[in-house]
Amino acid sequence: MGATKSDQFTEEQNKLALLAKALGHPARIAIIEYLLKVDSCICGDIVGVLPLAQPTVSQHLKELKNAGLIKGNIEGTAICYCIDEAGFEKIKSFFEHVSLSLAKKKYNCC
Amino acid sequence: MGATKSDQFTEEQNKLALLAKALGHPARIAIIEYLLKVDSCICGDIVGVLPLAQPTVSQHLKELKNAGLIKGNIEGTAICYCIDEAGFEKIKSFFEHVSLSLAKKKYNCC
DNA sequence: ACTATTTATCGTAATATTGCAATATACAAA
DNA sequence: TTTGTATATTGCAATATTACGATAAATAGT
Repeated sequence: MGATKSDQFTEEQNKLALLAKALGHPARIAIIEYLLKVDSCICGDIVGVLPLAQPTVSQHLKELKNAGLIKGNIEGTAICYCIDEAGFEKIKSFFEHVSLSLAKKKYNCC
Repeated sequence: MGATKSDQFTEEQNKLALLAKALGHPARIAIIEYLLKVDSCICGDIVGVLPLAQPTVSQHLKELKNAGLIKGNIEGTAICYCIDEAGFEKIKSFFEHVSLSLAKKKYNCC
C-alpha cells in the first residue's frame, strides 16, 4: 500500500484536502504571498523571487493552478498569474465553519 | 534531490505550510469534522468512524497533534482528543489576510 | 498475576512529492 | 528564418507519505 484511499472519503473531504495540500509547501505559500503583494498579476518574475530552479517553480505553479488557487493567462511571451478567489473562498469557508462550530461547543475538554 | 528546501523559506512560511499540509489528507479532514460534530472530545471511537486501520488512524492523529491542530489527553484507558483552537486561529488568520489583500487589490486581471 | 481493551510504535511495501538538468514549446523581434 | 526569451514538459534521483500487520505499552477489571 501507500496510496491515499481517496475513494473512502466524501468528495467534499477530498476537495478540501486537495486545497490544503496545495498550500502545504513553503514555496507555494511564498508564491501566494508574492501574488498578494504585487497588487496585480505576476507576469514573468516569479522565478527570480524564489530560491528554486525554473522547472521546480513551474511545477509548483501548476499544482496551485490544478487546485484552483491561482489562474494563469498567456500574455504574449510571458504568462500572467493571479489568485483564483473561488478556491480561496472555498477553503476559507471551511475555517469559518470550524470557528463557528468551536464557538457553539459546550466544552473543549483537553 | 527530493527533500523540501525548508531552510530557503521564512519560518512563517514553513509554519503555515505545515499547518496546511496537516489538513492535506481526507482522513485528517474527516477527523476534524468528526471532532467538531461530537460537541465534545473524542474518547476512543475515532477508529470505528474512519475507513482505515487502527495504526493508520493513530498516525494521522499524531500528525494533527504535531501540527498543533488537535490536543490529546490520557483519560484512563482511552485517550481524549479535541481541537486545538490556537492552530486553527493561526491558519484562519492567513486566509483572512488573503481576503483582505484581495479586497484591496485594484485588479486581478486573469 | 492474568486478561481484555485501547492506543502507540516498529518495520516495511507501495506510492507520491520534490527538485533539477536537459529539452521542448511558444512567441516576439530582428 | 534565425535568435532570444519565457514557460512547460520529460526523465530521473532523493526523499516523504500512506497504509497496515505485528507487536508493544498502558491501564482497568477480575
